Amino acid sequence: MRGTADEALSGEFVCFDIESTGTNPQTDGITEIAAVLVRDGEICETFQTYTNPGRPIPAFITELTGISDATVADAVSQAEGVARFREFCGDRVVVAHNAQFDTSFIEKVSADSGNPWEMTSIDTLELARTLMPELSRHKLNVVAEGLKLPKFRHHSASEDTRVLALIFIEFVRRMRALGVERVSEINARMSDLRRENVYGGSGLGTLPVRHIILLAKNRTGLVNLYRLVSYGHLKYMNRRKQPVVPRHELDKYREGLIVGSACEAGELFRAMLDGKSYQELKKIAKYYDFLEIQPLGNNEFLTKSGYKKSKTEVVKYTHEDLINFNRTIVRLGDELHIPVVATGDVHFLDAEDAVYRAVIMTNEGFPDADDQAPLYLRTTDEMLAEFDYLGPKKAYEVVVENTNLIADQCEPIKPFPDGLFPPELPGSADELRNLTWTRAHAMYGDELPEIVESLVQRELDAIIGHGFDVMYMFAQKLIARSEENGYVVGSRGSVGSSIVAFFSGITEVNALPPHYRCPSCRFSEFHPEYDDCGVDMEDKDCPKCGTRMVKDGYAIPFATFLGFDGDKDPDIDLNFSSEYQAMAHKHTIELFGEQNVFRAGTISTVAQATAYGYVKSYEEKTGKQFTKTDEARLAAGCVGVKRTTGQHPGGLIVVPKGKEIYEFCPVCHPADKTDADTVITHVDYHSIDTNLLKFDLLGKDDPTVLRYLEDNTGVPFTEIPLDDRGALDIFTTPEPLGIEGDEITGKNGALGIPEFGTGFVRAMLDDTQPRNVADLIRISGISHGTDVWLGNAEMLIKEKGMKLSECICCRDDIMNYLISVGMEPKLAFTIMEKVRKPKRQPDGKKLTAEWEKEMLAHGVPQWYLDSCNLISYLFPKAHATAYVLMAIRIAWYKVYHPLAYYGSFFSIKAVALDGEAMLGGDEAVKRKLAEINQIPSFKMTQNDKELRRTLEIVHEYYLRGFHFLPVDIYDSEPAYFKIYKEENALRLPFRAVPGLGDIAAAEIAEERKKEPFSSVEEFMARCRHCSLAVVDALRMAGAFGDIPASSQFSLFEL
DNA sequence: CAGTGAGACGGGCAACC
DNA sequence: ATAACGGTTGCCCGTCTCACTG
Repeated sequence: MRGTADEALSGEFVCFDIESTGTNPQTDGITEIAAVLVRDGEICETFQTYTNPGRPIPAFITELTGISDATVADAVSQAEGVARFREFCGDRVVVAHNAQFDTSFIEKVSADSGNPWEMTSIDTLELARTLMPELSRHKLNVVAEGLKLPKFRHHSASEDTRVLALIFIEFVRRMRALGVERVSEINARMSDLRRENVYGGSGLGTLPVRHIILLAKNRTGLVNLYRLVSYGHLKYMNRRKQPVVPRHELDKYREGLIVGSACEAGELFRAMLDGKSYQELKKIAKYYDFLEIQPLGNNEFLTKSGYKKSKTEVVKYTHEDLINFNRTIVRLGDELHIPVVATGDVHFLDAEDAVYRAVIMTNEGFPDADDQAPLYLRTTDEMLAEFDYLGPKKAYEVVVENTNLIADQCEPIKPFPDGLFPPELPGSADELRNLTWTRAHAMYGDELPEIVESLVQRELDAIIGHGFDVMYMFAQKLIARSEENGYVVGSRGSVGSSIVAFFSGITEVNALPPHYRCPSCRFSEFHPEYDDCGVDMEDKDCPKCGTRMVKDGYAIPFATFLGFDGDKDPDIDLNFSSEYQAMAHKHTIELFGEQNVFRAGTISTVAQATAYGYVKSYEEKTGKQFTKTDEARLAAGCVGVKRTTGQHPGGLIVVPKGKEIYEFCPVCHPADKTDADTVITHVDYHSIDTNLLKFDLLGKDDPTVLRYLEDNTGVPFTEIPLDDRGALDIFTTPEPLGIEGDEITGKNGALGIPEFGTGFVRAMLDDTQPRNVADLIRISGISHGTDVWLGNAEMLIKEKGMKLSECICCRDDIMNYLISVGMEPKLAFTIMEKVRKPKRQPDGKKLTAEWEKEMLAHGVPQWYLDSCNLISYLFPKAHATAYVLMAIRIAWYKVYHPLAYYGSFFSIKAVALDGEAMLGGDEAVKRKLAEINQIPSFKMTQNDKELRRTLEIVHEYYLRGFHFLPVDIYDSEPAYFKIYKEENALRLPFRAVPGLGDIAAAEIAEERKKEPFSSVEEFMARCRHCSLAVVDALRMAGAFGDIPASSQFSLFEL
């Protein structure tokens, strides 16, 4: 509804409709007004008049409404017609379909004739959209049909009005069933209902909310506070997206909390503003443990913009009033023996910080943000001065004595508990042992080689001894489930350093030293002297049974994962297919319970560039001009301010059975999904990462790509030989692809190979010319590090002629090397850990003077020390290895199954597609690339870069003799490219059409399954999410084939 | 075609492993 | 052209389009 009048739904209403010469109230006129009076669910009186609009009626309007110039020639003027209509209406609330249209005409005519009329109206169109969500359209006749009302002649004002009245009567019945009794309640309830329709939940509506101060005086209070904050977000979010705590919940969980009466937005202060009696104030004040009074400046706005007492009444108070409010609170405190405390409602530290708040709030759309209340932290003296009107004794009491009184009630507590609380999976230790030994024997024989036996034993002892068996078994179950569903899981992080992880199926990286093993008789032969990876060894047949042996082993130390004493806090990160990630999260909830699993939350803040943008737009909006220095200062003041809360990319926090999340932190929903079932921790998870176990179940394209490649080639990736010459060669030459490198494709064939395809890494490939898997692992290590290559390893190789294998490539290299020169293993481990993390010594170095001395004493050369000191971040070898395995496989498909490879890339990796350029052939692609490359790099957007990457690969695709088929309504997939092997072509998906997104694409796919499209017209009618522009683009691309523009049948039916 | 609310789309940005 | 870790998820916001009235 709109307007200020109110009425019970059981009362009288006027339903009306106008006909006009057009849709513009400024230039068009009214030709007919019809209305009926509704009382007690019955139509009782009717009204109708033609009016002369004073301008010709367009022919198509006459066609539509049946009203011609002749009809209105002798009719009354618009002003007269409206006046009569007003007489019919009286003070009643009016009802119309798309009410704003009709009221805008009536109000315009009223205003023009000097009798302004502010109508209060109810819109049945809006009601229909909310009450009948099952209808996709809500025109008057469609709604009438939906309600099974008799047929009528649409666009006749009288008939429309009568039908409108019947619709309204039904809607009143429905609204009253939903608890709406008055017109003024409609909007709130309907808005709640819309949320329920969308989300299936409901909040608190528009109940009045008041501020309150809750202090935790002990752990019980803290847990209750976390619980109340969580309930506010999860159960009681109101329509304004405010988390609200109902009083009954506060009563229930008040133990351990100290409750303060808060600021002018608190219950007590508002009661004074609303003019409640002293007796009532007393009743309210009794609820609180302390009453608050605040500096007058905090409430100064009450004297300027005033207090909105009701919809129509704004009260402006005086300075004296503000003093009296505080005096009243002091008197209440005295009489009720409740301490009165002077508080500051502090929003920023220093008075001059107000400007930062002004900048930020201006950017959030507050027009009066420049007028900041002085909500800074005052000194005791300043506070005493603020309250001197209470007299020195009282001022001292409220400022000093009572604040301490409250503070003294609080025990020292920490925001988060101490200690780790890991979850349990019953029987996980035994299960892990069995699984590991069984798989070890299955691969290495009944009698295990000593090296395997002892390593497994040592690892199991460390893992189970520290209770990490739960992590292992959890990961194992999740991965097994994903694989059952056809998606491999990529190992990530250092978990591949664990041979137990290998045997239990968590990683495919085999950390053992290089070795051969016979897949048929399980004979094995270890070559620890060969410190590179086993895959690079010569092929060899089994000396026992003659079978070609498997080459394996990447020689990765377990300590990288768990430390030497199994005391490092390990972390299992897994790369699930992005298509499967949500399922993995669901499975986690199944394993540990809904009340125990939460998505880790993130706090998103204002970063440098955005802060600068804020300052610029603040200058623009306020007309102020700052110097460069001041701009920088203001921007710096905005950096780090919280913007929103969100979901961690994949981290799940698990609370053990028997514990509640509220013992650790509050929880909430992501900011944009207030009613969704995603529940996130309300604190950045780093605050509790030492308390609760977190599993990172991340999304990654590689598993999706492998699935696509397997599905489309029939070759399981597990059968790809990792030492395939062709696949390995594309890291140094484009030759295996059957093309010569040009300016765009470059000197190697690694374009589009995951983790190897950027300019930086490809240049590294050209510089180092890797020949085997070991080299690729080294490059993967270097390329994922920070400050490991340029000015470091690169310089050592180019200027000192060193070999890649001599440089520091992975963090494991450091530990292995330092142990090999005779240093103590634990120290070697410590130094590795220090070098691999970004944190530096105060002098900017990574190594302490002591460590350097020790290293030099063991004959470590100076260049090695320098290299360590330069490194900012270093990758683990296990992670580098896992990524190289993926890269080689994808490279293999790129060489031997190119069409499938390109299909996978364009389908899954390419975010930005340019269907037009792609269809236009190589020349169009090169033109577009040249166009993008014209853009100076500082101006190049993320999207430009994405598109460039895709087009470079499209160019390579053309060089290899392939082309694209245009989008086709029946044949295109929503997002994936379809392979046409005989034609050397890929079919563009709907996604390649700009403006055609996921929802529209899914709709087309759904509709075409039902029955063919007889015409483009029919297509548009059935696929409502396709805009005109999209249909046009589809037509231009030839996507409709020989489907006619419009069908004869539908023409007749019209 | 005026005006308005809602939803889809796509780009930009931040957090994170 | 420089220097460069690569790649992922998710939230916000501006823009576009549609629905609906005659």
